Amino acid sequence: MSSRRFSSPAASVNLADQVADTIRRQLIDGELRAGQRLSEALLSEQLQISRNTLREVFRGLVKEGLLLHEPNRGVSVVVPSIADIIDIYRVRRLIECQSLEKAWPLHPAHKRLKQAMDDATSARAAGDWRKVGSANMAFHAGIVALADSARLSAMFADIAAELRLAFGLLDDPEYLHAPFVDHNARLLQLFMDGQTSAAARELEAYLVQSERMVLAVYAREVQ
Amino acid sequence: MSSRRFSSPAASVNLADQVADTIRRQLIDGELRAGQRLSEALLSEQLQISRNTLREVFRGLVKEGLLLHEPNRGVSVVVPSIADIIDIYRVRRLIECQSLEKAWPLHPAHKRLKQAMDDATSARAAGDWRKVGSANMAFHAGIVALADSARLSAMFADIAAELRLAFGLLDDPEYLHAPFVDHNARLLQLFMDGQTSAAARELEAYLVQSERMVLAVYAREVQ
DNA sequence: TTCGGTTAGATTGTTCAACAATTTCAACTG
DNA sequence: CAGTTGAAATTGTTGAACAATCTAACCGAA
Repeated sequence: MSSRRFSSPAASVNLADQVADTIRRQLIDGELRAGQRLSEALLSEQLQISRNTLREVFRGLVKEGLLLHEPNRGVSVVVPSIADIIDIYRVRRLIECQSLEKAWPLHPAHKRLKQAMDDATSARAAGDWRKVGSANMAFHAGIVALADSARLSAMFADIAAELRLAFGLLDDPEYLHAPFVDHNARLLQLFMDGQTSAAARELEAYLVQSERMVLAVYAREVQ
Repeated sequence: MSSRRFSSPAASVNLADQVADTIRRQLIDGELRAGQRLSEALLSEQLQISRNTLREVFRGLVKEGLLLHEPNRGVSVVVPSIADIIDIYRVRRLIECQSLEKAWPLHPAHKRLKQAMDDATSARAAGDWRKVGSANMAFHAGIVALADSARLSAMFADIAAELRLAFGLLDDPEYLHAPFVDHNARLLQLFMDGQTSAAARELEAYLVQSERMVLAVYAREVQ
């Protein structure tokens, strides 16, 4: 989930990296809410680290787009705007559709797609919508991985985290995530059958629809 | 050149941001050479800032891909590998070609393209190859700007800086930059005539050729 | 009451000094 | 000459301090 280069999922050596992982998780889990101010003094005490180290962490998360830094006013959790949502989906369409269309159906990453698909299906059956959201993001990260580009994948990781932040603002995760599991299944089928162009068109339709849905809910729920 | 969101080119409020700009410039100008170790103690004294502030700066530049951090061993200037070059060009083809093809010829950013074109032409006439390189990058940043995506443009800024780092390792800037000025002129002409698809194909050819050239020189010069 | 200005308190920006953990490197030993 | 040891240097992290800036309460005047 981190965009650190060469990040191994677990075992961060640095305290700063560990804390960054913690805060990222808190952001995605909604423990830190969008717009919330993050006081250096308070948070450094809660996390049991020094202010200096915390400031290093902040700097990283700001670059990732998860926190907002206002000079002399500290950092707060970003509140993704409508413009941000539009921008994110614009990038997703550009990156994901190209990755999928130009990919080779037997690319190693196809396993990740299948795995994410299964995870999403069982999570939906269990009614665990947060997990459905995670699996869905993993699915799309898998699509990006088809392009075999470390930089593209790193960028997607950042964008995905930001989008999950936006989702956290919305009320109805079932409405938001459930319909897309079947969509992804169709897409995967087309891709594995070697119909990459058709799969890419399906993906584009998916993204347009998803964006429209998010924007609609967003405009209604977020002031 | 910075990927800070909403960065105004001049006037950084923070000391850390100012210093980051300084180091970025030093990297592009070759004052800091690829592979060079950056000692916290030494550099913080040279730049007249505290170690803590410098560490914040480092963290940002590492995320941008310009510096490499090895735990307990400090940071050094990245040495772009062949794999990095390939990855960067892969991303460039994907982003730039799409941006150009789907753009509207009267998009405001077309002025930036024209301006960069003129800068490159006059810099070439003056034999200032570093400036030709800058203008060329500005031209391509303009292409990305056609997509109207803050995130895409930020990513391109990072990639462009990294690429300039790689160029800095090479000896013959004229050979590297000169031929592409005319290439860009043709491309711009096609685009302004509304032939965006043809322009995109021209761009793709340009990028393939440029990549091949860089890789060839790279394989020869960099051990 | 409301508006604007003043001031005290809180928060961020930045520095410094210290020490623990780790790496580096040279001297020493076998 | 390879391997070990140990001192010096470097990074990782902390806590305290102070300047610069922002926040909010207070107060006086229209």
